Amino acid sequence: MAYWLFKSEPDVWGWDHQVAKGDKGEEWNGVRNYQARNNMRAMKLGDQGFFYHSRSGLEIVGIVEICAESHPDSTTDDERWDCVDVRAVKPLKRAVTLEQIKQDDRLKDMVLLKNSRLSVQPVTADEWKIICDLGGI
DNA sequence: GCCAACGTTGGC
DNA sequence: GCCAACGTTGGC
Repeated sequence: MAYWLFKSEPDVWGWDHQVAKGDKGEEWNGVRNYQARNNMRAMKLGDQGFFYHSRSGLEIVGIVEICAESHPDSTTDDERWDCVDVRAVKPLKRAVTLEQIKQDDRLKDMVLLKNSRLSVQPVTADEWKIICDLGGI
């Protein structure tokens, strides 16, 4: 079981949108970056991910689960771009802010800090546990 | 809204 | 295959 982090601008696709899709989930489409795509191709059913609000919010707000493995992105005919489906699992009791993450020495190697522009990122098991703790889960 | 950092494109 | 120019992302 692997862990991931999905970034989205809440104005475009936020946690509330994700929750509204229920257990069927929704395609995480529109990714046009090879690294992010490769991460999605590596995802397995049941892998979990954090849902992060970028640009405004700047915090991890919830947990999602992969409910369909990599398949072509329905928003383009370009065969290069694949995506997975994700569904909301539960919100964090307390959102974990970027500020908190930056101040926690145990999280200093997170991809979120090292490569802030990558929109779909791997998260280590240790990082996952620490953030769940901070989030009151 | 600004702009630094990064990824992609395309001319050579 | 290099690298300048350009476009996009995302923190501030």
